[in-house]
Amino acid sequence: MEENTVVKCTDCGSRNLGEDFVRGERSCLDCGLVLAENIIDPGQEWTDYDGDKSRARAGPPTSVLWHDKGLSTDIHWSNIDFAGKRITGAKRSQLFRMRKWQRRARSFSSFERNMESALTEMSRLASLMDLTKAVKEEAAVIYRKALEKDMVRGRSIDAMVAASLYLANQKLKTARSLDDFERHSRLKRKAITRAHKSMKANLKLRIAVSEPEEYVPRFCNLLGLPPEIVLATKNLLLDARKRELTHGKSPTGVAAAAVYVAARLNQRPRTQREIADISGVTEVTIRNRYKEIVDELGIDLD
DNA sequence: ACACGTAGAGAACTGGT
DNA sequence: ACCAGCACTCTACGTGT
Repeated sequence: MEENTVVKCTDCGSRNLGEDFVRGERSCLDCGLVLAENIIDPGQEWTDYDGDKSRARAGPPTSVLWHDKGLSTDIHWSNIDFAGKRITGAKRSQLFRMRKWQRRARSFSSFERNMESALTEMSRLASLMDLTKAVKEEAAVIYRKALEKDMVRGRSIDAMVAASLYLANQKLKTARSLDDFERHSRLKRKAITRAHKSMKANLKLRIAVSEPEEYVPRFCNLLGLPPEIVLATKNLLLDARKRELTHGKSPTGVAAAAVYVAARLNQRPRTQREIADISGVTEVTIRNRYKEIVDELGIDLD
C-alpha cells in the first residue's frame, strides 16, 4: 500500500513506532522523532454507528403521516383473545415473545431516530465550527453512550450534541471554548454547561488527563532539539512532579517551560518566543512556570 | 532582540445556599 | 439550580539588559 513506510526510527533505530491519525503523524515512541507528517488515516470512510459492521442504518420515518404505522401498534398485556377467552399454553408464550420483540423494536427505532437527528445537528455544528472528522466521530460515540444511558430524555438533543462535541474536543486536545459553541449553536450557554456537566458525571469518559511528558518529544522535535534534551526535560519533569509543580497547571505550559530550562542547561537555548510559538502557550506562562521550576529545584541557569 | 513583570479579563471548577 | 470566589492562562502593556 505505502511503499515508503518507515519501519525503523532513523534516529535511534527503534522499531517502536506510533501513528496518530488525529495529528497525522508517525513518530518514534522512544525518542519522539516525527518520521512522517500528513499521513493518511486508512480507516473506514464511514462510521459504524451500530457497531455491527453493517452500513445499514435505520432511516427516519418516511412521513409524519406514517408515524404510527407498524411499530407503535401495541400488543395488549392481558392474555385474552378478541372473543374474551383466556389464551394459554403455546399461544400464550408466543405472545410473551412477541411483546418482548415489539418492545425491543420500538425502542430500537426511537433510539435510531434520535441518533439520526442528533447526527444531523452534529454535522451542522461541526462544519460551522470547522471541526475535524475525528472530533465528529468521537462526539458521536459519546452521544451514543449518553443516549444508551437514557440521559437525553427531557433534555434538548441540541444541547447534548453540543456537549458531546465539546467533550470530544477536550478528549482530542483540540479544545474549543464555550464561547465558540454559544456563537454557532443557537443554545444558551447554560444549556450547554448543564448538558456537559451531566454527561461528565454520568458517563465514565476517559478524557485522558494529559501529562506534560506527552508533549516533550513533539516540542523538542519542532524546535530541532536532540533526544538528549527530551531525556533531560523528562527528568526535570520528574523532579517537578515530586514538588507538585505540575498539579493544576496546564500540561502544555509545564512542558514548554521544562523544555526551555533543559535547552538552556544543555547549551542549546531556545527563546521563550520560539517555544511559545510551537507549543501554543504564551511567553508569560512559560515564564511563570519556568520560574517555579528553577526556584523550587534550585537550578542556576547562568 | 530578548527577558521579565504586571494588570485586567475570561474560562472552568468548587462550594455554599 | 444559581451565584461567588478561585486558580490559572491569555492579551497587552511597559521596563530592563
